[in-house]
Amino acid sequence: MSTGDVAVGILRRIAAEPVTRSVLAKETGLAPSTVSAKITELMDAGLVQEGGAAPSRGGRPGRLLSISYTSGRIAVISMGAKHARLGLADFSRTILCSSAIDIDVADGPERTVELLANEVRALLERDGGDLLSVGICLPGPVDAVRRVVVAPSRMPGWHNQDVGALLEKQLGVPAITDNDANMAALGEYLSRADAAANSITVLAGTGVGTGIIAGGELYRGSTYASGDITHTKVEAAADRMCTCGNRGCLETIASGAAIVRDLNQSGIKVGDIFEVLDMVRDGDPTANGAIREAGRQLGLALSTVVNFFNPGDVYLTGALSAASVYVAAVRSQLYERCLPLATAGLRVEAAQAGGEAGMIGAAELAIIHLLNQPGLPARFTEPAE
Amino acid sequence: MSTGDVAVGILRRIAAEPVTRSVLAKETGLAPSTVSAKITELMDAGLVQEGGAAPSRGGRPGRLLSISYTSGRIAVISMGAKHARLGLADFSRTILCSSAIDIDVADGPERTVELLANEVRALLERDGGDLLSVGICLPGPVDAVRRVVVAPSRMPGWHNQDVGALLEKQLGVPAITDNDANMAALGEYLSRADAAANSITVLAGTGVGTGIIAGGELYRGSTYASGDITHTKVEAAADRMCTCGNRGCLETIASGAAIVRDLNQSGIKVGDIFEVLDMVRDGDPTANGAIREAGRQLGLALSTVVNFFNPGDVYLTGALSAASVYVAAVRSQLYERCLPLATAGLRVEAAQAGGEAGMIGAAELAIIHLLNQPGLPARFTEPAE
DNA sequence: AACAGTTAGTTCGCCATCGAACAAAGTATG
DNA sequence: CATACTTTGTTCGATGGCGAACTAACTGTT
Repeated sequence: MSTGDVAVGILRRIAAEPVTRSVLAKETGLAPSTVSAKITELMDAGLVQEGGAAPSRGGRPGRLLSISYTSGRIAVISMGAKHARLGLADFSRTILCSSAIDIDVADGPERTVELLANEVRALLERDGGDLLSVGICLPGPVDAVRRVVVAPSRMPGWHNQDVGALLEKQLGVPAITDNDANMAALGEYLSRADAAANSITVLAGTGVGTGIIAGGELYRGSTYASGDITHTKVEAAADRMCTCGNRGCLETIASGAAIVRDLNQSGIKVGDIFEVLDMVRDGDPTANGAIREAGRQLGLALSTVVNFFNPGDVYLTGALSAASVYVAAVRSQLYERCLPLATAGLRVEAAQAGGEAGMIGAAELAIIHLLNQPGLPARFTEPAE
Repeated sequence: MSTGDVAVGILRRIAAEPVTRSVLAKETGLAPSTVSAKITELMDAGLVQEGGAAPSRGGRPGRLLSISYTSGRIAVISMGAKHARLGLADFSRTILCSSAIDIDVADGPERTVELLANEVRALLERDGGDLLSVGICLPGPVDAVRRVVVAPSRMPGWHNQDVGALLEKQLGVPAITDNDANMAALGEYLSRADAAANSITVLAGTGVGTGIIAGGELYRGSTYASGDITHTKVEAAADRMCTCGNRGCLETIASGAAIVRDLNQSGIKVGDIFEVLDMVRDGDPTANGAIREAGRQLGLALSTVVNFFNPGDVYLTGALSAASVYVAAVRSQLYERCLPLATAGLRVEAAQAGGEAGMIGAAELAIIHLLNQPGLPARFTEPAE
């Protein structure tokens, strides 16, 4: 009674929404007979149940299938340098509840993970459900094979740390770890029914990072370092020294941190990028101009990458993407600077999944990881018995 | 007796070099029994024969398998604006013979394809073999699904032309078409035993284009326009008007055409980039400086793309890559400008396949296309009977 | 020379999936 | 209301590939 990959795919489709066997067959491309066989197997295992009838479409109505064990939960964590957002998701990647806590990466991995685990437990206590797996987005490069953080500029003291292992020790369930921009790219890709097979997702908050979907798959690069765009040279930053050691990097003028610093230097006191965005909402022209200029500079740097990668979609997420002036600035730069063939059919939009994109991506990877573990059916049914 | 994809893979491996069944099993990952079954099938069909014994490696020696029909030929064409290189390849993608002819894209597709087809026929007459398929590299974007040339800046009058159909009409065999840089990227990837799964191949001649391999597959982008890098903005070109309508594009200073123009403007008369390369070989300091500077500028533009895409390898091909000073300039810029994590393990090298990379890639796609046509075994054995 | 060890290739039963034919359960129409 | 049509789901052989156990053919050692 091995639950192979095919059964897992079917299971996940059913988890997303009750469907009939024939719909499953059409969507997965499997033969109707194969789907029926798998469903029988899953029903025998107690994972799937037959619900009501689907509305007839001119013929015999289908029977809807649904997951019989619905209390399984995936914890997802989106970590920043000072804050973390946490949530609980089900097998359809729906974020059922969420919360936010203050942390400080300077406390180091052990202490930080302990705080995060405590909050996950608090969420579970409040909302119920059985924790099955956990996924976490980190603001730095993550070696997905060795599962360790690599040379994180914003997380000193976390180098070569296996955050997944720490989480597993705390929570007792399998954990996965990845870069926040990668997770956001995956989450946004999954959230859209009409997503292009190739896309770039920009996560613009305190820093700026991008995640890449190539051919419908998350692309991580040869050393898990793909998606950097903040060290593109832009003229407007020519004289600015960057933390990377070079001059002229985008990061020095278009990141949330740079915007805040520049505004403070010109006499407008702001604490963080969220305050700047509040000012934009209140119609402050200086803040508006700063955000627009950041968008223009990002668009300029992105134009090189769009010409090269030729994506179908560019998604903007993170704090800055909430400002429509930012999205508009990026879009207009791309349409102006890129080649006609690259902009033909190119969409440049704020992410539909918004701030949840990263958590949705984390849920996806955590679910895949969970379902690839041996002894799955037991894990699924155990808590229900 | 359907010759499925598995049999095709086995057939191609044998075509590359006689191998034993056990080697096939190890390389393809198939079960030994499956390989044996397929071989029996292929031998029954007369496509494969058993040759001598392989040297024993401490146990029972294997029996070598080879293709019994070896006269099949794939014509490959690498087309420029003024010249074309042609060749004949076998099923192992080995270029058996080649030639070059002068053409002029201004003559239009019909006339040009006629000239190319004539030369293919001349090659076949001289070297023998049965023409089975043809692949052509074009110096512009090619929609690989609709198989037509799209908005080719260097080929006015070729827009929306189906060059493959014209070739098929002339030569009577299936044809495939793709962009020259894509083909070069594929060819170089296939030529290297140790190729990284993600790579960028730069084709630098009169113009500059790149081809992308992502996850071991040729990546073409959402509108078959991927790989453009010549319209990256570089400071040194700030005041130069580009054909694309913007200013500051790399193309205006680092392409072969730009180098030739600049040298002529400074009083050094040269006809084309090959003359400049000859001067470099002869130790001319001005030519040397020009090539080096072009390499530096390319390296600068590439650094953005390498940070973003994080490839394992960067291959340089095309006329300019013959100058070691060019390769060195690109390499040093990348190592200096890119992030440490992106350069960790990054190789920057002249292409091993050299000028043949494009033709090898074209052979690969033509072979795949041929083997995916229905009625394959007949086509294979027909001429031998 | 005998025998252990190693590698090559085959036989045969198992399993997953496919696809064609069929049964089931509805809707539309005369 | 009977009949044709449509869609859903099942039954049942056919097929492709896997893998364990086996036979085959060689090398090296005692």
